[in-house]
Amino acid sequence: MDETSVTVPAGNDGAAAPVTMASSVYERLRGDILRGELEPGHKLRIEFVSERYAAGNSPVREALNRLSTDGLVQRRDQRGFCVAAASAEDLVELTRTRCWLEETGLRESMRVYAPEWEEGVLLALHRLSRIPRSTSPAEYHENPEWEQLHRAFHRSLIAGCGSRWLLAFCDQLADQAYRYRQLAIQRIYPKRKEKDEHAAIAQAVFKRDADTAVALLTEHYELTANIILKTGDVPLRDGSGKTAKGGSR
Amino acid sequence: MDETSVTVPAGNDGAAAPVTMASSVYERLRGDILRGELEPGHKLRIEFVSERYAAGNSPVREALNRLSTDGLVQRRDQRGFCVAAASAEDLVELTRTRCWLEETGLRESMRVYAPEWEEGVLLALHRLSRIPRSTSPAEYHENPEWEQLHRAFHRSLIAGCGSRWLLAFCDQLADQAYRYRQLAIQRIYPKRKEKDEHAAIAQAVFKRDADTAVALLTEHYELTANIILKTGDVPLRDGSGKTAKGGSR
DNA sequence: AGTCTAAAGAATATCGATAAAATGTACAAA
DNA sequence: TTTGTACATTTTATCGATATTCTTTAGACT
Repeated sequence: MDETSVTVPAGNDGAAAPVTMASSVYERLRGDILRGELEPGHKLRIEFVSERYAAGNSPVREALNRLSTDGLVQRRDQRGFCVAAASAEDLVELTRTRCWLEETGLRESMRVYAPEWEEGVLLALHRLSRIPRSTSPAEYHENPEWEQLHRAFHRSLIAGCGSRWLLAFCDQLADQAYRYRQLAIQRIYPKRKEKDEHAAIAQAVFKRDADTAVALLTEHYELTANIILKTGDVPLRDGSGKTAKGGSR
Repeated sequence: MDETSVTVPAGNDGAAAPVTMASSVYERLRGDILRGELEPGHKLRIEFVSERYAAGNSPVREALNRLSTDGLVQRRDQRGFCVAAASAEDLVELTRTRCWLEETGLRESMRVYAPEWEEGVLLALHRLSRIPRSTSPAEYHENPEWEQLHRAFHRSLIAGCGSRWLLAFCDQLADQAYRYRQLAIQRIYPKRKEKDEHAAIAQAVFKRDADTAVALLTEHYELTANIILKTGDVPLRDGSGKTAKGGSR
């Protein structure tokens, strides 16, 4: 159920593709957008996507339609598709919403309190703490394993809420947040002590102190958003960087 | 993101813009599923949908792909599509989640308090109160206008929260809840005094009493869910477990 | 300058071909 | 006789090529 960012750029072993063409394009395109390789606002012509992923007309169209209801791609009737726009405004709304929803999920998880849930948090924290965030210590190189475990940790916090709906919404918001992080990743790396922050959240959970846990979690997210916002140089607008001549504005 | 999605699926055909074939099929199919005309679990073969809506292969396929990420249709690679399953369990989760999210939206709307927001609530309540729920007084015949105004009223309560994300999520949940209501609509009609309930919620809002407003709203939703659950005759078909919600990711 | 018309470029729809899965049947073994 | 399995047939989903429709852009005319 959770193949977050697993998509390897290329050279995928063709044999292990039990999926359909449409799903393959969907996943790769989704990964490229989330990873920031396709900039916000970038026009997605059918032909362009077709040759980029070596697929035909129909599968590409299906993938784009799925992504459009995911909120990762914008669709306008008769005018095709483009990568969803990004803006500082939207990041603020996103972060706020995410804090609300995860607060709800965390509080509810702590209220019902299933031992397996708590164990899940403990495990996730343990796994996360053993993995370096960057593959090279000096400068930042994304570590896919860390990303996955990080996602898993945050998900574990709210996993006991008992609502697949809420979990799905939080997943969606986490995807979006990941995208924003990728758009400004360079500046973020040195500034954080993520490990401590995660440990502190988990500690509050283990102490059954919901208010503190929620406060730390909220702080955690808002700090990230603020750092992204402060860099300022994030292409937080449909920059329409390449190819398209007229420039969309 | 916030252009449509507020519209309750109704039979009206004149108002909607003459969109593309794919969008047309999307909307009509969505309406038929929400209205319960297509039962949960019903197989949706391409050909079947094609002739039902007099459309070709591709547009139908696009519409189904969009609906699958909306959670209204389940998709399985190489095995086509079917109407999303429904279950008592899911209704409970759905209702709970909806209460959480709308509580958040309402509390936040009341906290920031924009006068235009409050006026929106007043207006929506006024409009709703002038429309009969059923087109015939004796037995229940859905009144599309009422449905739309009812939706608008509930949306107005949370419209001031400042998060398009939250609004979109609530819209999605409202769609799902609508579907469950339709699946058991006959039994519900005589049992409610909806007008009073809505008025009470609005009254609490106007008095700036957030706790009461949230309590009434939650009660309102839970009462509906309980009535549906008690009828027991809902075709709550559970096709191999999961709902379609998270499936595509 | 502003508006209308025509040509070019995209997006959308239709159709047919191909490949996969489901179904049904026959046959063999218990 | 019943049950299980392998194979053939039918059904169905998926894909790509092509035609059609719409938007946009450029140019001419009022």
